[in-house]
Amino acid sequence: MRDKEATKAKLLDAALEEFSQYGIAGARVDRIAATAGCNKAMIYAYFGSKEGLFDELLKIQVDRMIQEVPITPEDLPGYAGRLFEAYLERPQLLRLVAYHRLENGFSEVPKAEAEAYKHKIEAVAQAQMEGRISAAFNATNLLDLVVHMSILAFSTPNATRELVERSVRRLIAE
Amino acid sequence: MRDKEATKAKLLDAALEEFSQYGIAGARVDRIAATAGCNKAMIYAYFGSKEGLFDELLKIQVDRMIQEVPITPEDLPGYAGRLFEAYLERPQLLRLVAYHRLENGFSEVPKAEAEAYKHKIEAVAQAQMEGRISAAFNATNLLDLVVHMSILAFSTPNATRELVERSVRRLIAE
DNA sequence: AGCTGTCAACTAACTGGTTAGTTGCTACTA
DNA sequence: TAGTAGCAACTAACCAGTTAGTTGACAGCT
Repeated sequence: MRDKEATKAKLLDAALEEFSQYGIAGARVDRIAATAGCNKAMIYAYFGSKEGLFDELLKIQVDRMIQEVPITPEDLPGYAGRLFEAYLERPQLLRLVAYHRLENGFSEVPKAEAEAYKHKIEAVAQAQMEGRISAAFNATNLLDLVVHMSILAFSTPNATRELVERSVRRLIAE
Repeated sequence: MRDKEATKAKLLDAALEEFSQYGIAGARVDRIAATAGCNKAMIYAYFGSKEGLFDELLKIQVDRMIQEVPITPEDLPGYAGRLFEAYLERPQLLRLVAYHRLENGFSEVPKAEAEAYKHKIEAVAQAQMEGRISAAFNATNLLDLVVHMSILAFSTPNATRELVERSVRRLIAE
């Protein structure tokens, strides 16, 4: 079967496993190709470099997460809980993002992510102005806190969705 | 100057920079030796391996942090704030721990850290039993939450000590 | 005090294996 | 048969770890 898109997809699947397990520096191009069942040269044909593969992978995964877990400004505990659950189901994404943050810092956040985050802050601010949710924190801080709670599993193996939701409920209590 | 301890100290200093910047897989032994201004073979003489060097470095750094920021069960917001501040002053430690978690999972927590954490949970539980602090969460969850809040800077560049303390105050509000 | 044997600290050069990235060729498909 | 997908084989650079040999301080002896 000679199918460009299918090959790219297999490489991206393999890359998700590899990068999330070993990080960018620790990932091995040969292993990715072997897992994908195709040749290493394909990575360079389709993604340019190891870093290019990582970047495209991260973008795809982040975009999917943004789509699958839309924000609900009037139900921030639920949003945090759903995010938390999504990270549990797809533990690779959180690891991917963590490695990316560690190696590139905050400055090089993927554009799509930064854009989506801005819109979320605005949605939260809107809900606050209309008095639908707590204004105890400004919109940026509030969203930062909610997102931070959703990655509680990064800190502790004892994290549960219920704990995350209860925490956010307390954070935004009047 | 032929001084074993001084050489070990220089290597550990260099290793802190290298490992916190590049991670374990990304760190380069030659670079550590060059930064320390001594020979690479000394790393193998004194620490056995690249991983051995990392492990000893992490242990030292964690022990220091445990000593420098003792828990105050009756003032958990303050404890979170002090931890946060300490991480800001020593950003390398948080990165070291993050890399270690990513590469080794929760299972291989350094023994000293696990032991110290147990004692902290007990101290929190004690304070709760004596009615000195909120019992809204069980002691383990509560300490997990407090520690998680102290690493808010890992999530967002907007984090401040005031924000961390205010958040913890809300989490433990009656 | 001067001489010397000993050993820990240190070094330069090397090794064997690994790794990201390349290239020239084959085979499939339209 | 023209163009594209795919691959085996290759390369140059890199990297963790080793080793054979050097240096310097100090203890013990005279």
